[in-house]
Amino acid sequence: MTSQVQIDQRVKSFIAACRQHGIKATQQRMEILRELASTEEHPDAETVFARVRKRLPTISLDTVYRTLRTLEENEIISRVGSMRERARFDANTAPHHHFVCSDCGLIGDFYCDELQGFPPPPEVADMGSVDSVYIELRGRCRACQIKRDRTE
Amino acid sequence: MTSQVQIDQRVKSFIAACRQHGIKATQQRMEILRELASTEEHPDAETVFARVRKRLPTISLDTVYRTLRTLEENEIISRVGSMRERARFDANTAPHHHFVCSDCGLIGDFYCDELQGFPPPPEVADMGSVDSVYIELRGRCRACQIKRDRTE
DNA sequence: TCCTATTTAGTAATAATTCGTATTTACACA
DNA sequence: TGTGTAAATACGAATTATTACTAAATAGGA
Repeated sequence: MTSQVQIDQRVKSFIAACRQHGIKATQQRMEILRELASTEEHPDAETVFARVRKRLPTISLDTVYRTLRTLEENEIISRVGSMRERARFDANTAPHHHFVCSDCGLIGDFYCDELQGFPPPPEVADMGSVDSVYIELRGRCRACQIKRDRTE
Repeated sequence: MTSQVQIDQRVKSFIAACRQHGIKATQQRMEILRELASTEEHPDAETVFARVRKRLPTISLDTVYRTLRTLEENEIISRVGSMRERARFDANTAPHHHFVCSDCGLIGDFYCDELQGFPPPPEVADMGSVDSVYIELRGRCRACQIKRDRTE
């Protein structure tokens, strides 16, 4: 993901993807993607803006935000973490994980010993020490499944 | 977690915990905890505010936010999801997971087939259908570990 | 070349969360 | 059972990330 060839390849396939999705492969979009594809540090919007600006001095922060969303919607990039609009809280102190409905936001607890005691893979040990595991299963709750079926 | 006795028990042990941590067991804090302990729906701050207000009409939204943070810091409740201040983006399209440093915010990718193909436990099937698994290992990165060791 | 989606710029709106400060309260101790 | 004091609260105002609006300019791509 770091070699120049790979990055160029990534941008090239992005252009193809644009054709497919019927969106334009603008300079701005290509440079934003290039920037993200060139780094492993999972930058935020401001950081992307600052860096892309070096090459496209007139780009606006607005465009960066808009583009990041467009790329995300087209599943060309992804967002790290939940980033729900509002924080949600939980008084359940037992070790557990969550099921989250991406339609209505329902959050359910579930328990799973295998996951609970899961040993971090060795490559993680190189990064640092782990002190907790956060797991979220994402999908559609029963009610929202039904709602969807009815609409179609 | 739903019976009145259990909730009362929870509030009582909260009062004890306050003594331990040297923080005050105020009406507001107790009612906020009681509210959270009474539900499984993982409410947000506004929702907690609206409900607690029925019993403590003068409580402020500010207090709810402040208290939720305090409870979280003292590990009496937890927050669902990452809720980083800013959104972070990732152009890595291969299936992978993240290691996150809670000190500096570093995010690293890692790969793990066992986790990748992990079958959702049956209790989750009752809630709905799963279409993705989000996993975050949280801890301290190498650099931050060293920084900590030096400070102590 | 031309049509249209997209960008820019610059301001303003939102919306969640936090801060400043005067006031009140829990609770340790007398 | 009072009381002094640090901790906590209420309330409005401030912050911060993100999105929206506009009109005018630009540039994909057929």
